[in-house]
Amino acid sequence: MGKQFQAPKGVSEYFPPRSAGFEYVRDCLIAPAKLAGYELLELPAFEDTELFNRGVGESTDIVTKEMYTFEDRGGRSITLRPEGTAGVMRAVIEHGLDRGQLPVKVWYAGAFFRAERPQKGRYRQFYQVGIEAIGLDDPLIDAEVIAIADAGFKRVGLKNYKLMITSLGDAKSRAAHKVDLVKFLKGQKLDEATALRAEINPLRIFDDKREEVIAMMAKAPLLIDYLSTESKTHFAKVCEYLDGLGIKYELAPRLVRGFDYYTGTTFEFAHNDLGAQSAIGGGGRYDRLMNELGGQDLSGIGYGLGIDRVLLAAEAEGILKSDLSAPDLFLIPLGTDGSALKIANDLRNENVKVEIAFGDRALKGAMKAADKSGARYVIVLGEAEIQSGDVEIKAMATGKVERVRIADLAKFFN
RNA sequence: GUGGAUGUAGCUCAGCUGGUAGAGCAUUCGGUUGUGGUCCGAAAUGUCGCGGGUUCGAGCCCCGUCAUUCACCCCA
Repeated sequence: MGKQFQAPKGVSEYFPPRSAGFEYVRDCLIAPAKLAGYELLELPAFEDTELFNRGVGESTDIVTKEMYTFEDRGGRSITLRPEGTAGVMRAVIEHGLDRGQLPVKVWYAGAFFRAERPQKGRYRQFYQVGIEAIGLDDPLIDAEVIAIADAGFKRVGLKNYKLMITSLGDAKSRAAHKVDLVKFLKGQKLDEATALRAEINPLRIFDDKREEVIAMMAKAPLLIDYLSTESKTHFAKVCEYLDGLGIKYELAPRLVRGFDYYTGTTFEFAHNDLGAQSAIGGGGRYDRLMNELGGQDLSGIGYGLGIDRVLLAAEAEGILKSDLSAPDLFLIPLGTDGSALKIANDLRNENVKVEIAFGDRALKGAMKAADKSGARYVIVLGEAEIQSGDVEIKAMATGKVERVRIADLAKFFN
């Protein structure tokens, strides 16, 4: 016996039966984006390290200590993507997607990587669904993006979550606020680590969970009070549209997000049953990002939703159906002439989900397997049936039996 | 990166003050001939995370290590 291999530390992996829930959640989150005309962007899982340094921001924790960075065989510095937006921008710029009609509307889904200490809902490889709408700063798009995220959660069936929203304003707004915030923080007693954080990004202190810090920050100047007239009207419009959609939100002037590129509308969805890692999705507008990455000066807005966490949330709410992978029909062949496979194959071509009992197991065992699979119907296929072309189809839930011609089975299911 | 908790059958766990391991669920077979979900019977499954130490003897004690997990930090 050789070494017992183990998955690398902190990765999330999904195998049956839970993988069915993962797939379901992922598809639910993607569906509303497709319905709104967003198109697939399938991107590499790794990029030039510099893209994230510039895109995500040198001051963020993600860049300073959480990236999987390595040198490839050609001596290039490569990083496993820690988030989706920077890569999307790179692709949009590189392929000139922004040369046509605006906005560019794309969605993506896949694995992302962050070298953090794992805990509940936080993994080193995790999965996100995201969308980006680039090239318009109409508040209507902000509201649409938020509505699409919300529709995904609702489609999954989630109830116990909330939306927090604020505006970080434009450059003018932030500059004015920063002066006062730094002044305020200078007047406070901060421990070394906090002082250091304040220097890198003073907004971060709003995110501290310690009670004494929260109490201290209660008197701190809020960015929302420093918004320029344009920013203020823009944000008011976003809220008005959300009201019109009946989407409930909480104004969260202290909301802070981990990327440097956010400007204007910023939001986060949090679920109540998740423990410390409660954010199930978040996003916002970014005015400077595209330009900073060498593209034209366009604004964009997007979000990332955590599939792993939404799955956890759905499980916590107990809303996942247990028969997500159940077949329509379970075929139990008694002989070995292969006709079961032929029948199954024909039915599958008609979109009927069919499983076969394999192996030389007793009928009782095969029936048990059929039961376990959650199949709605079962057919026992013996010589008599194959000869006559007539089968008994049994509804597992009620035990009722019907006679059907094998040739008519597809019709039975469609 | 920092702190706490935990590592015993596929899963959930029990194992009394140290005497070389059990339960439930799951799995397979059976309870007479081709029909599941309940019930009954039987079988299979473990280098008790790994390495070292103490001891006549360690799943239980000590040290180390790895892993898992929760929280901080940060975020999806």
